[in-house]
Amino acid sequence: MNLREFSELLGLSPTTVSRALGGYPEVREETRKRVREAAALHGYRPNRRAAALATGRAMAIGHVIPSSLNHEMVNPVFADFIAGAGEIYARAGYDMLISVVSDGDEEGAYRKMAEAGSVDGTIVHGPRQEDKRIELLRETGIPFVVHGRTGEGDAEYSFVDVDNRRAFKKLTDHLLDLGHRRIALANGLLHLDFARRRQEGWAEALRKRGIDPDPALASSDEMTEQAGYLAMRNALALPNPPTAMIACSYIMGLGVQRALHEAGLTPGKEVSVALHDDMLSYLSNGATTPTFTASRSSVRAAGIRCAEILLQSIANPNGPIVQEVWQSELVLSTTTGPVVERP
Amino acid sequence: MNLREFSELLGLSPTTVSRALGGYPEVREETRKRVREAAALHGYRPNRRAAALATGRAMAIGHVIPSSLNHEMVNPVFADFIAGAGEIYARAGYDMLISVVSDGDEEGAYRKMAEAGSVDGTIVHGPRQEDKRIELLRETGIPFVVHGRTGEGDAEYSFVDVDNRRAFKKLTDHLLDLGHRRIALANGLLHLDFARRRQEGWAEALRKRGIDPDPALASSDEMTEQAGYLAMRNALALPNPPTAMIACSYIMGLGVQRALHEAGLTPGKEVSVALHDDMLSYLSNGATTPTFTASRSSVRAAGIRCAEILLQSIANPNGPIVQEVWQSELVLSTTTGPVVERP
DNA sequence: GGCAATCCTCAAATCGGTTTAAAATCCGAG
DNA sequence: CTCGGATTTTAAACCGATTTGAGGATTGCC
Repeated sequence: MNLREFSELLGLSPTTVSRALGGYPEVREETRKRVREAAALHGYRPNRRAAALATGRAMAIGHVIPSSLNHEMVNPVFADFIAGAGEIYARAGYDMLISVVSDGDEEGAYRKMAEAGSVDGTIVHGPRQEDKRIELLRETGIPFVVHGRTGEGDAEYSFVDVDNRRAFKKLTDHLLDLGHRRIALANGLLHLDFARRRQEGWAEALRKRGIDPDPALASSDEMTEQAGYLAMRNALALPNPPTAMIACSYIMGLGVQRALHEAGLTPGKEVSVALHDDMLSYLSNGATTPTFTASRSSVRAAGIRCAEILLQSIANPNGPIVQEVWQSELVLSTTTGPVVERP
Repeated sequence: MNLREFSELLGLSPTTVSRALGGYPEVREETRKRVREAAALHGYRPNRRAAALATGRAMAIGHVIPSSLNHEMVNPVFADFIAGAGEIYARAGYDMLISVVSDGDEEGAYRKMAEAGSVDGTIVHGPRQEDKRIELLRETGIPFVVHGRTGEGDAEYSFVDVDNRRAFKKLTDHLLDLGHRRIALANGLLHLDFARRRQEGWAEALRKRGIDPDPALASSDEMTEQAGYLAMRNALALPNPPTAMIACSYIMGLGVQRALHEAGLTPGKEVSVALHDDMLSYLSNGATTPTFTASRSSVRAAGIRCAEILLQSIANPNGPIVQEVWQSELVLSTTTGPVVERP
């Protein structure tokens, strides 16, 4: 059923019906009510495509999520980020358009979205150092918000990020305070900006105590359970193994834990384990007492906030740039403890 | 840049340009080449909204993913399912439209998509017993594929499902063969069809060996780590605790494992642990040797297959219904072992 | 009752493509 | 040189909404 048919059914003109449903004031309340009820009854709903064409607004937000080709893997944080953002979109009547592209084709996907006008704005996920996407999006003029950030302070775009450097400095400091001197890091891939920041936080904390960060203790890989496992196993095989390990995510931490169990070691005893926790909904870090010592920050909340900022800047394109750096909370558990000398 | 401007730039009519880009044969190859090159050069791309309106095809597939309001959680299998499906969509030039709705509003979201014509087809996730969405979608006439299924055999819609009953029967049989008699089950929420099937598989295996399934041993909750933890902890607190636990997902299994460690028990020794593994990309169940004894089936592969079937039935609405029930593979690990009498 | 001021409704233009039907061009044959 | 048929190109209608500017109906006031 299209607008004309529906309006004929009601004995009204298309204009009046459109206005009644659109909430414009040029229509009597009584008429509006009649139209609304008839629409619900007959299941009439304005065609989204036609409305988009007429108004110039697609009423959709684009997300490009990269799928690592080698590992056929999608970062699990997307699920929670999208859950948060999607809630805000839905409330504002926006759809969410998702493009899954293989790692590296992201630029093309953003360009496509922008040129074809299929979205009103986008979120940039997983910014790299010197990320071309940001320049590209700025050229197209399409509003966007970055989850994370890139480069140093001089950014001229809206973003929401965790203070990754500080978070990892805190984790490292905590371990240093417990007497650890050889502290390993199981990091994500270093071309991602947040991974670099985390590594810097780790290195900075060590240097402040006069310890030279040992490159052999800093590994970098996709953030999977298996990668965490391998990082810990390799670390244990070193001539001079670490007494503590910091993992970049809860998932990696699980792998670290597995490697320790396999070696007959207990987290928090022979080797301490700390991690950064994105607070994924299905992986609560213990309800009452936390399972892992962790710095934590909800990626779901970040999704909500990014969506809010984006919708705001779509509504008001000349509004201010919003840049938020969130501090993460440090929670302590039994997986970190005083250093124990091994025989 | 719109079509008219672009075609004027080339000194051609809009029709010719549209045909050249659309690959229609009424255009000389030389002209087509010229148009293609100019489009790439000037970044012209047909407006998606206008094209959708003109052709009547939205070139988008809708997914409605429920977010549990209580737990603010999105099932992590969506990420992998969507990664698989998205790949197929992208290859065929389709977008993926996602609606995150709170549990229970799903029907409305599907209706909205169908009535507003914003998608050409949808995937139904997490079918319930007696699922209204299926009848609704059939009424709208929009093609759809169900991930999972509902009711018994007489279904008249396309679906891809794992043989959940058989999978859980196999897991239970494996534990029975090892001598276990009190086998607990940490299930998902029972209004979900797959959870009921799993429970039936478990019960059936027990009855075949003359054991009456103990309701106290079958728990049911959201499929989170915490739920797995609680299920195991509660089970251990029973007057007559189980010697084995079957978890409904890898994530739940992690919680089970945590409860056991906390109680000073080792999976596969005092208590055996088996689970169903969706083979999420970031949670490989051990690369070389599996971490958990598990029945496994890739949810990513299911996403790919569902997408293929859906696109097929969009291209050919009168094509056959496709119903696939996949068998899962049983992999053995050290988390299951012979029953040990506890003092 | 007449007139102005509101309030509501309408016809028509518009968004940017696709596609049908008609016109223009090209080619070789007669 | 002309004609017929094949090949390209074009003008115009259409998809289904929104929205402008104009006209029609109501109401209030004198």
